[in-house]
Amino acid sequence: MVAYTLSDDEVDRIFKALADRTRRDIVRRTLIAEASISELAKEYEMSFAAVQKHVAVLEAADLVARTPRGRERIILGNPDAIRRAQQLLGQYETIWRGRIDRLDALLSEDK
Amino acid sequence: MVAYTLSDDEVDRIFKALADRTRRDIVRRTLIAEASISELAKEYEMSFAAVQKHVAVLEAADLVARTPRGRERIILGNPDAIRRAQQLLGQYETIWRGRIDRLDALLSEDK
DNA sequence: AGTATATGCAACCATTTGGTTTCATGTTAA
DNA sequence: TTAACATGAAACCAAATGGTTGCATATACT
Repeated sequence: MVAYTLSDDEVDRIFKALADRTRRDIVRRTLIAEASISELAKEYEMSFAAVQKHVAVLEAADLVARTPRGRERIILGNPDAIRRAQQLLGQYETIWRGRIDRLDALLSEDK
Repeated sequence: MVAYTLSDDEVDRIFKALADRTRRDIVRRTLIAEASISELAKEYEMSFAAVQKHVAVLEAADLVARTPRGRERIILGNPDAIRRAQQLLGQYETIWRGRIDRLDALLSEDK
């Protein structure tokens, strides 16, 4: 179990990238199967350029990878970045459990 | 294991709220122990009003709860919302595993 | 060679975000 | 009953966000 340490900037980028439904859907789709940007663009009611920008945001957060294939750019979802975000949220659970433990101790002292 | 269904709007709010380091720190602090808004404000190099706004964003995402106590408002982190976000990211893992399974099937057919 | 397709990129625009200051109101304490 | 403290809320501002259109370039097809 490797402890990934993400910088504040990286965490900002990951959550900011996930805070948009179109981008979450692109992640979902490209975790299922690779797709070119124009294939993705067909799925949404917005311009190609808009989808292109969303992909750029996801790539900056390392949530997807972009690989050239001929004239296309193949987008593939990256499960590792998502796992790291999940682990991060898991740390909050640990922090919270600390509070509960301290409350329990408080309640049981001089019983 | 209850399957929480969050609307796109709710998910947007949760991830947007988590996409700021000050807000993540407020969540962390208030998961450890409750704090008033002015107690929180002392911790950051920004105005009281700015911290107040951050708390409002977190409350809208249900990541913290705000309870009046005298003239103060006591802020307490809500581990449930974070757990739901974590579960949501877990679904992407499941989706991704589907891709891997299909790739395995592809590789093993007409072997 | 010429045309169609896929992408990149810049300029532009409206809205949102993250901060500020100021003022009003409610609560506590002397 | 004042004074101090905690909060709420409005107006304002600069920068970021999420979209657009237009144009340039690279690749593929006939």
